[in-house]
Amino acid sequence: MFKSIEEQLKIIKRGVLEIVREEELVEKLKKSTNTQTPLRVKLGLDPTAPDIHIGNAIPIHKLRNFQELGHTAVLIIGDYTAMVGDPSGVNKTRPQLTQEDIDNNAKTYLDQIGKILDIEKTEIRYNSEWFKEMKFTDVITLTSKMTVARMMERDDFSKRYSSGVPISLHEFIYPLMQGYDSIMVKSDIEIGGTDQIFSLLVGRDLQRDAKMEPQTALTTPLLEGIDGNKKMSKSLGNYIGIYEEPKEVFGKTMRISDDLMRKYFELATDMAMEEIESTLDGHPREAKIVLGKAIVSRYYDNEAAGKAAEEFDRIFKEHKIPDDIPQIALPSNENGNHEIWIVKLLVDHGFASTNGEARRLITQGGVSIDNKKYTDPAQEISLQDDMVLKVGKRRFAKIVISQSG
RNA sequence: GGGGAGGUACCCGAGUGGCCAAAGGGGACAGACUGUAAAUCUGUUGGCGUAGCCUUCGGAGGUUCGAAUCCUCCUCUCCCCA
Repeated sequence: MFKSIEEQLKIIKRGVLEIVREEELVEKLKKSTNTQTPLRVKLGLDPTAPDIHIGNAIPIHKLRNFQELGHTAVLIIGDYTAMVGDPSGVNKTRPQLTQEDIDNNAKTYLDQIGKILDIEKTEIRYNSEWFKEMKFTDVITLTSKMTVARMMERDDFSKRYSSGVPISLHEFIYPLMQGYDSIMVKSDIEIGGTDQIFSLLVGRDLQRDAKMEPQTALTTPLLEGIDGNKKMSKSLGNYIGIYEEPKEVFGKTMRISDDLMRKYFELATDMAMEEIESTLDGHPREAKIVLGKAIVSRYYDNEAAGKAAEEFDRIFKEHKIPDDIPQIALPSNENGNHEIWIVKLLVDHGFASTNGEARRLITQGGVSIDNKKYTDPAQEISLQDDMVLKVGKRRFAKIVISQSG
């Protein structure tokens, strides 16, 4: 039923930063094989944003590895922890979400997670299940397990404290909640990003305190965003979402710095390490194309990946327009054209949010129609059917003049 | 509870009566160069059909010809003492 311990370890350890403690993990795997009992592997996700990107997908893929090895994937949707907001790695208090936001996010999460995990075989738990039953006295008992000094050892808190950035009391509760989840689901292993290590270790302490065998903590690295220096995150806008269109995923991948490729290959694709190395030996541009395709096919398929790559070439190498661009429908005048102030055209169709921004784009030479640049923001233009508007380097739209109007 | 320091644009942060739509940096956007690389360089970055006008400096009032700047109250944060 189970693969050998060595084979399992090889798969488990790919792209993993830290295992606390590895000897325990080996023991657990042995015991699991001997008793033919799958291990319970926990991953907690807080539905704080509606999207999953290839950075926060890394631990989900790790969970998938375990699932494929025959272990039990226990996915915790942290609908209660999301209300607290994980203080890990942030330098200010996270905004508290409303129940409605959380519910909506949880819904989209599950859709997206279906791209990675076998949902049928996944044990999905919401932590409101146990937290909403808690009495205040239970909360007191839980919080008594942690000291302020230990909390303040954490880099994120001590930094905030020493630079005078407020820390709210409820943020201290977060790791305890996460640890409590581990007790409730009786996890043998917990996966998390490296910024989660503190909470994962708290889980061990709490389990030990509850006379359980402490979970093995397994951390995955954080992936830098496409800007190349900050952690990939939704709020920084430097992410590649797994739900995004293949061409977007591919295009964004092409924009990452060459230095980041190795890390992206290792963490965001399923390619074998040897294959990755030989690919990286080639021309960086070719390697990046392989990377882009690999990421797309992970969430879609090879066909979509190939198409995305072709389209990319068509736009940026051959300088043609993409084959599938949004349309702008406009009514025609008696000559079959549409007269419009160029600034209004941009603002009305979402290429600029204000007239000022539209003027700026125009003045700076970022706007062209049928390859003709327009640099005068006062310009009145006469649009004809089938014209192509280009804003910046990669935003296009086709003008469609409807005869009816 | 007492004392002190603060809240400035997307973020950080300068500005202590007019020269302030507010320095500088970051980010973002656009252009040049490229491999749509990255790095670099240049420009823009409150709104308005824009040589002008309108609305901004935690909130509400007030002083003044004139307020981000002075006063009052409210609110939030940090530090020290208890």
